[in-house]
Amino acid sequence: MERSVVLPVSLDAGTPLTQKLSQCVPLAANEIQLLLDLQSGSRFFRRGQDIITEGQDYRTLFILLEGAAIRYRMLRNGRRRHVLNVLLRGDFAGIPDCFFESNLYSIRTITDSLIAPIPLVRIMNLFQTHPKLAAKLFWWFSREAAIHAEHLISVSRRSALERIAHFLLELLTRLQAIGVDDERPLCLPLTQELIADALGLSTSYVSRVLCSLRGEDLIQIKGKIIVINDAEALSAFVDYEPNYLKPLSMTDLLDDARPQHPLFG
Amino acid sequence: MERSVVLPVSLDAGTPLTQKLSQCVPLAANEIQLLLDLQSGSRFFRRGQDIITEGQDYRTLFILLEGAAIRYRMLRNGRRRHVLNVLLRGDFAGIPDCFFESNLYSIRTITDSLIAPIPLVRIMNLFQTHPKLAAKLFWWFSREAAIHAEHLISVSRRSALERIAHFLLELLTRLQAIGVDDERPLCLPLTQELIADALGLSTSYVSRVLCSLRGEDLIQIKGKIIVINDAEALSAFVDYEPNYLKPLSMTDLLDDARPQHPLFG
DNA sequence: CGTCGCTTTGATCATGATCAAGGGATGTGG
DNA sequence: CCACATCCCTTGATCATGATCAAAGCGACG
Repeated sequence: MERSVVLPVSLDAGTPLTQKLSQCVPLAANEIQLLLDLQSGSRFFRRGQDIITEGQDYRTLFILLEGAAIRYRMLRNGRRRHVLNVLLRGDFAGIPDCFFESNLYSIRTITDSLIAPIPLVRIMNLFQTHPKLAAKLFWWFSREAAIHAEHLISVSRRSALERIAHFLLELLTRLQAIGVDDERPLCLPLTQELIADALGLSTSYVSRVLCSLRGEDLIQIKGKIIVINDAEALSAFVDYEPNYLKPLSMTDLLDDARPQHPLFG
Repeated sequence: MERSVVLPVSLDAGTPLTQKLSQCVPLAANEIQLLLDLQSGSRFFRRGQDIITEGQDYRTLFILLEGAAIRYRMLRNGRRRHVLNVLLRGDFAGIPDCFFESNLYSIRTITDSLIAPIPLVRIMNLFQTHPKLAAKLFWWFSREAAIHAEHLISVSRRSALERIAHFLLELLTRLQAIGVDDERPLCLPLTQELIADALGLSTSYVSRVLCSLRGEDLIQIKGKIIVINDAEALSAFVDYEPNYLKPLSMTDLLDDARPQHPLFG
């Protein structure tokens, strides 16, 4: 039986990539066209396929047009993998993975997915041809670094229960941000093994914690669906703050009326 | 008593910032001048001072010209802080920290340091005025994301002993990369508390593990100094691979002769 | 109906946390 | 030059979070 997060959200969704960026970064019309040009050549992948396997050497990054995927690393000594990231519709993958001699991580679909490759060269060329757009991508990838940092804090200093709640709440926030419409319901097949591998836990312990969360009436597990009963309550319970998912818009960042640092002249 | 990592390395060091980037990214002469211009207005900080406190709202990033510092987050409920990062001479700080309504992390010197602020606006303006340089910075910050990812894997899936060894080996690699000269010896005052806070461990357990590493003759702790006796042996012992610290150069990245992904036409 | 993939549950174990006390080095003021 | 304080490391005893191993349950699907 699979566990899924399903949300009662309904938004009108544009093209995934452009929609994602335009959440915080106002895109000009020609920029949107540009991104549409870049993402040509998309391909369908069945659930459970590896798009990239660590150790391969391709200078390509990917945009997830539809579906969901994970970025992960296998560990030696028969240890479990670690799942770095859950990729949702509209997410990029491949930076900084493909900046190394061979890819550091693998990427695997967890639902049937539609994926578009972009040769890295094209992205790098944007710096010459469309600096504004490049700046927006820079901004975007910096946000990813913030998410990683937050996960690091979670794994190193929070209890299993807190980690799991944070994980679910982060997914909730992100799913709400991309929205659903009737044609594209958001159904994430989250196995407990996946959650365990993302949070550095064992699968049986994830099961126990989920059961106890259910016992506290904070979540429900109905068949294939995990429902967060009261996100506010759960957030308060585990001290969740989603600020790290909400960077400032580019315009705010470029506002040089912001106070300068007092320790410097 | 403080523990330090001291290395028998001797390189000729240029300006920290330019030296750092030029390790992998060939810099043009005018680019070097540009970076020198940006980093004007440096200031001296005594050891143990906070440069940035989380919650503040400044659009400023910093370059560590001399010394060492940490990036950290305090946690609620009387829990320990988490140290995200050790910053060495030549490192940047502030991205993506200052991309949010208020700073997500604090930065504190751990030695006397020389620090130069750069208003974020100036960096973002580079995208318009000096796209090549902007691309190099993009590359640089992507490397940081890779380092975070690797730490995430460490904390979630490796034993305390492995984590500590990885931590020391990573510092060794990074210190070797920036080198020392006689005027600027590399002496990191690493308290065991700091190591604990970077790795999600307790201080007493760090002490125990360091003692056991010493017992195995893998490291020595002589007064203020931690010496790694045989980095090769230690690396093999804990399965350390520093690839994630060595991204490809920009020229390699832009080499479009690389094979394209086989799953796409 | 049987298999497969995933979850649940139990029993036991171990890694590492916590708490507490002591020690060694360094610095500081009298 | 000594007394004291501070900061950090060490060590011991106990505890707990979460791992491991094993077995059973339960849908879903062919």
